[in-house]
Amino acid sequence: MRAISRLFSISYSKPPSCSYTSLASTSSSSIPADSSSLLNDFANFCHNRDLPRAMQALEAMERHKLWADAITYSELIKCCLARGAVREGKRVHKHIFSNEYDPKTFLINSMLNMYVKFNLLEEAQILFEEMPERNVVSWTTMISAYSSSKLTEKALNLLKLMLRNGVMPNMFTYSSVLRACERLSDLKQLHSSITKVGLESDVFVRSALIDIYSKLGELQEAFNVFNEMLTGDSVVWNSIIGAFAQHSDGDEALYLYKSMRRAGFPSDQSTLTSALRACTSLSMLELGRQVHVHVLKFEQDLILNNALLDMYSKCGSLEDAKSIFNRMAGKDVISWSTMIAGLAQNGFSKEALNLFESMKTLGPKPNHITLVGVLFACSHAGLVNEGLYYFRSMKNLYGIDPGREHYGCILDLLGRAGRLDDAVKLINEMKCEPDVVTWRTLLDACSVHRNVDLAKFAAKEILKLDPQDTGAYVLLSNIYANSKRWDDVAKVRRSMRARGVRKEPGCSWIEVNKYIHAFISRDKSHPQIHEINRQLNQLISRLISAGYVPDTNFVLQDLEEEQGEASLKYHSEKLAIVFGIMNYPREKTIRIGKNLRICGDCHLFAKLAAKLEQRHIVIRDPIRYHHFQDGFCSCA
DNA sequence: GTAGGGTTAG
Repeated sequence: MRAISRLFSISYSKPPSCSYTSLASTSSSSIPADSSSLLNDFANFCHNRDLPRAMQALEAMERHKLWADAITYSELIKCCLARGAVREGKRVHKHIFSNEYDPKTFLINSMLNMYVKFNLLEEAQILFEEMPERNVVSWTTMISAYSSSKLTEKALNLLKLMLRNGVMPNMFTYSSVLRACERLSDLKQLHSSITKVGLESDVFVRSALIDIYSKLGELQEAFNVFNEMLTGDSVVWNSIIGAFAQHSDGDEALYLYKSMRRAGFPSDQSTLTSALRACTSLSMLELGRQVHVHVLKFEQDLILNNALLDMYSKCGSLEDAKSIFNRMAGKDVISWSTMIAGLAQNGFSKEALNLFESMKTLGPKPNHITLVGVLFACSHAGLVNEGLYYFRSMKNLYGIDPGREHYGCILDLLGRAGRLDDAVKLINEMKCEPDVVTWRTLLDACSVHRNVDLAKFAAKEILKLDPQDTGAYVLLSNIYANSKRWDDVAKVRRSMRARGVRKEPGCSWIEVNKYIHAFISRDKSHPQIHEINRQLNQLISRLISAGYVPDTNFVLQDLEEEQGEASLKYHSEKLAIVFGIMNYPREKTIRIGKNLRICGDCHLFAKLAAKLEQRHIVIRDPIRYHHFQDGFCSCA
């Protein structure tokens, strides 16, 4: 290296002793020493990725009218790319396009690729249009650039143009353009072209197909592509596992995760992230802990750690979540937001707000999702003034415009405080259109504060937007039942039948010995159902002697009081609680997941059962967590 | 010289 640099500094400061033409016309043995060593040095600098010296040599070469070979130039371009050296890259472009050099297509493709990677799409586009000759790589590079910039139409049009120019797309082209699909019709068309030319067996194309079908909500079609797999690799597995995990089919995702391991494919960061997400959606803490063991290999992976953090907080194990959070070296806005939301959802509102305060000084800039967690903490703890303060200062302090989610939290906050008029006023002031969730929040508040007229209004708004919304019918019917307006209850039920809406059955589940045991109200399919019912009856009798009065306001149907109690008695969460008591030692927390919001009677039942049985019970409904202990619940 | 999979909200 030292010899080269000495040569370099001595010879190139002198005027040229030969020209490019003389070089070209003489045999290599007769090239004057300083010219050939200049080219040699240049090649060495490029191969050793010594950018500053390579650029110096490049200047000297231009003065001497010397040109290197295409391979060396492409090395130099790679070097610019690796260092993010945009200015140098453009300089190389100018050098190569000088009048006395005729760059080959593959070298221009390298330049094209460099501009794309630097996200200089305009430069790339100009270069692409000026190229004397475009091959499959040139077209694919541009299509890929448009795809990753979400310029869907441009990507698809360029593919059409490519075909019209008689250039055959290859697997690179298809796997690039697939990402740009936003319409199912485009995807179907591409898929059939891919099959026609026999490229569906390429693993890149296959994973791209799975991914895009899943993103467009066609999970079954994604699964079909996976199932036709004769050729597969771990990314194809990860694509399908991720698809199920993201569509909240944790069961299928975990089944595939196990099959993947059985098939001998090692799991990596992506696999484990999806596996954790699946555990999260199923509230499978114990399995999540087992996945955690495999995560240790990838301790530095931020996304994986974020997923772990989320798993522990959503599975109700805040101690584990906190310890992960504290141990994480690089925390991004997602880590902070996840931890804040986790604390808030589990009822630790003050801690969530404290963490937000430290984020302001120690962490990254909060985003709109962080603020959802903060406002949720306020609404959860009934901190009306704090909530309104954060809500009003969002724009000024963080430049975030409040969205539906933020309005939703504030609606919930006002609703819980019984300020229904203010809640309605807020809906009228919203900058965005209220959606089903907005109106349901109001409906919930009406249900708590027994405002039948406003409830009717909110339910109507929901059904205008979604005539099939089961929740609205059920809530409205419950509110009527609360006021013993049985005629109205019957009217709601008739209307449900007329529109073919069925109440989604309540389902609760609990993990025992690595298996999920799911219960549906009145379902008799569990092998131990008789024993569970027997123990449930015993527990209810003990609770009644301790003062429990079943709250029949939560019975959907117009039933005689006694029948009503019977229907309440077999609510799925009660079955799951009893099953947990039967199978868990006293010191172990009983954790239950559930698809619908917990009803008031089951909430009371869980509080009293936790006290009487001296158990810690955690129930996670679709929105928040209820930690029952000593006759109290964290949800206040 | 061109291509693929993962994390936060109601």
